[in-house]
Amino acid sequence: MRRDEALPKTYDPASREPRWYAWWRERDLFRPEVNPDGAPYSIVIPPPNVTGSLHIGHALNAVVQDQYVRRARMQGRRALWVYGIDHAGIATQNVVERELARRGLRKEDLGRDAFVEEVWRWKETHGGRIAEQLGGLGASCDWSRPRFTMDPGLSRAVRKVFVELHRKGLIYRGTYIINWCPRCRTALSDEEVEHEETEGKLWRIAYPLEPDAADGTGRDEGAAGAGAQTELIVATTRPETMLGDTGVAVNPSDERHRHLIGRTARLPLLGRALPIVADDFVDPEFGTGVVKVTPAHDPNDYWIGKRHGLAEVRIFDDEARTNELAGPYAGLDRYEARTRVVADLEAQGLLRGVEDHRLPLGRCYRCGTVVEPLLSKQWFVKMKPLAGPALDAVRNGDVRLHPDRWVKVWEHWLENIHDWCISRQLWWGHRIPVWTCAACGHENVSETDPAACETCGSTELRQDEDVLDTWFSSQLWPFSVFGWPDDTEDLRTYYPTNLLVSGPDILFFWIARMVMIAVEFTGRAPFRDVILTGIVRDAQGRKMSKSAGNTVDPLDLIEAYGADALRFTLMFIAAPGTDLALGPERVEVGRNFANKLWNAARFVLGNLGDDYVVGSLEDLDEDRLDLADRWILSRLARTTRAVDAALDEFRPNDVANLLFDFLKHDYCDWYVEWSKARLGGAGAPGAAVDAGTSLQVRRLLVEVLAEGLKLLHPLMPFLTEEIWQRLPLERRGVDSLMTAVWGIPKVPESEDAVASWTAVQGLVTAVRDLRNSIRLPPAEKPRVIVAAADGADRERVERHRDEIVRLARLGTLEIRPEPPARDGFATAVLTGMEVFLDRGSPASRQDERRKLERERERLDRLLRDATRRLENEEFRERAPAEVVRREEEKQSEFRTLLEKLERTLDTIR
RNA sequence: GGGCGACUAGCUCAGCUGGUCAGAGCGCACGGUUCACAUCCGUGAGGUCGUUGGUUCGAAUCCAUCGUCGCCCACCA
Repeated sequence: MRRDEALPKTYDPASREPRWYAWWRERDLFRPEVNPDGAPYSIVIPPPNVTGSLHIGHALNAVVQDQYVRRARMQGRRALWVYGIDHAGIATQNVVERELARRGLRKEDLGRDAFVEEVWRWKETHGGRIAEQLGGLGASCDWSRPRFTMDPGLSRAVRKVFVELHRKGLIYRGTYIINWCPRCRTALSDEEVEHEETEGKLWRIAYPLEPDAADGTGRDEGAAGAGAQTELIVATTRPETMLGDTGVAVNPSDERHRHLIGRTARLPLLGRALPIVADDFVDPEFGTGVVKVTPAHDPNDYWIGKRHGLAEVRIFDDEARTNELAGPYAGLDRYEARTRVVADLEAQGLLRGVEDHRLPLGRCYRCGTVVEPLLSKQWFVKMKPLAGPALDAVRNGDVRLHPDRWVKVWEHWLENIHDWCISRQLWWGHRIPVWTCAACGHENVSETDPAACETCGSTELRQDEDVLDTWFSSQLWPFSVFGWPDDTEDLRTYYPTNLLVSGPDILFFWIARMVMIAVEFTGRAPFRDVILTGIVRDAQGRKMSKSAGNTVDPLDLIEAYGADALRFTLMFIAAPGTDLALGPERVEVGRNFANKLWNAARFVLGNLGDDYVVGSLEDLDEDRLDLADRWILSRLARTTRAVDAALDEFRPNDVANLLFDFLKHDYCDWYVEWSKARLGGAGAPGAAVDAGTSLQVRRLLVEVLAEGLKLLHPLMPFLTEEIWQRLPLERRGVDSLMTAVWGIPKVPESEDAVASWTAVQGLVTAVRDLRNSIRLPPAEKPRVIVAAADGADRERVERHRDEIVRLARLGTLEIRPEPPARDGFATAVLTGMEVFLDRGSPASRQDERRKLERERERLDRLLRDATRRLENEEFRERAPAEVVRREEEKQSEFRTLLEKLERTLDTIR
């Protein structure tokens, strides 16, 4: 039964991957029910935006999650990866609005209900896209439990949480200064504002002082003398906001201005009277030490105003244009207003200087528009009471962040948390469940739409026009997806979840809030471990952005290289929590690795022979194991443990490196090459082996590969399934590699074999090096002499003579206790032996001498280091015995090598 | 203004809790029609592990300082 027929030389993921995905789905292997009796294991996907297309960041997260879910499934656990999407309030509304604009429509033309319907239609047509793309990547989400943050079930959860928080006094409504996006025309939370240092200006403006009316009787103008102060100079970065000034503040300890406290200044241009107040907030060192106070448009000024009872004059409308309160400046864009105000001040001689000044500017995280702080009536969540338990959850280890340096960031944010503005002036989202009674003004807060006012019974109720911040519903995700607030089977089984994988960019938006709200409502942390991935950057390490045009589309990469290649590459170049630089060409590593394995499989399958008998690593004939066999089995066992440890310790990226090393460097580069001589059969190279050994070698080739594929499956699911299905294995009723048993059979391990093998490897490499350094044509098979004083060393080489001859492409190999009479040899000095390659003719020895001299210098340095250390009394006393012993070994080894090298050099001279 | 992270071979980076690594991938150089693979094979080139101090018998690995870069947070107008 030959299985290699029609196997192409190059692996073609494009044709293979979709086929396997469909095959898995047909068998329903993504559902936790494939292991009905296993311990539950669950992950909820960070829900992508409904408008979103799979980007490289999603891909990275998905690969990590898939690795964990797939391993859990192979471990026999009831593994569930919940998939779903987020309604993404502002983002989605913006997208649909843009769509409408293309048809010449505004959302107001449709009206609220029709617009919301329009968005739902968008969701129906586009919302499934990302699921398909995740499928293409190989994600093993359970597609039978899709959730959407606006599902009826999730909506119920949202309302319940809102009502409960309100009842507990943790949700309140009030007029405060908030962040306003004039383009999206909605309030934003602090987290939704991105601060950016920007070049600006600092203007100095003269505000005239009113005559001192308070004690005007005692001192008239004349008495005050010519030096009487008649104006105050304020400094500001936003001159246009002076139209909303209602006071001026100075620091009470500032000698220069103390005497002015309690007096009145006159607002230029508008003429409003401004009380001069004392406030510690004012920094005497900054600007002129005098601050104009605009309570309605600056957070600092707002609090100053509150402390001193200043009026609040809001001069901007919802689009940040000046309103009628701006007097003659009404109806202007805020920047036009600035230009006009500055021009007029200058004309009146009140402008007393302009200087460059850097200042942080807040921008809307959705559209980039400069945010306008303004006074507005909004809903808020009181965060302090919720933050404490979330802090505790991390401190006591209920939630563990990986890497743990995020703990500090977490603590800093939660310790300094501000109340959360949750109302948005949008149409798309969860409408706030508050109904105001037209008759009595009572606010009915209810989980269900009320028919009548709960206090006066009137039926004239109007629901709040606003919707909730998207993140208000997202924060419920880890339990709402399981049916909460109902006590469902899924909730009991899969909550709390095991793992959350996310980018650190939404640590505050989402992760912290999930923990806070979950503890509050379920009494438990929503997940045990959190892996914070890095951000994927371009090959030069720059942030990817559409405007910069340096994005890489995972879909393109999958098409060009295959999903497995992309998955492998992402993990291969990722470090935990560190940004990774990805250019398309880097994915070649993954593709090449996949192709390598494919070809290794072709080789193994092509050499099975008709007499191959399926077996397992559990019934090996130990007497027939040779050095390489013992070595590769030891490496397999070690790699298996290391892979498990990497995942258990939340270093998923290490898996890629471990398996690359094992499968490529160990298995393909050495073990397969080595085995070629031991396959037996007609025309086989190297020594003839008996039938039993031949069979066992083939079995090892098959089984070690199969075990490696198993370990690799969570990372490269398609290729591993493809090959695994073709290999002749004892399947024991297992249909797919997806549900194969994780972990390898017990195999013999030997430290000794690993050490010996390394020596043989060294010998082969040394000979190859010699061949290269004397430019020996590859076809030529030279005579090589290995001289080893120690019988054991000689014996080891002797035992593997044939394989060494083959791998190093030698003609003859002589093994002796003493070096030959040196003439016409290229020489290398190894631990325990010297290698002499007969170069045929005594050609130029210059290169070789230089090489050996350099080697001598190196050895000399190492020997001196070792000696110095050993001669140090304290080292001998304080270093562990193990370390001292090793040092002694090294010393004598270096010494021997040096002696040999000297001898060799003598002969060349 | 605070906090965090980075600075290791030409490039992108690994190196966890100090004494087996000074490493990987790519690139480069040289050589290859070795019958699994040119999406390949072999070999190699040597980087004072950013600066300056310190702790230690011993530091790329700990501490401090300085420098450069990046990120996050931030109510000095």
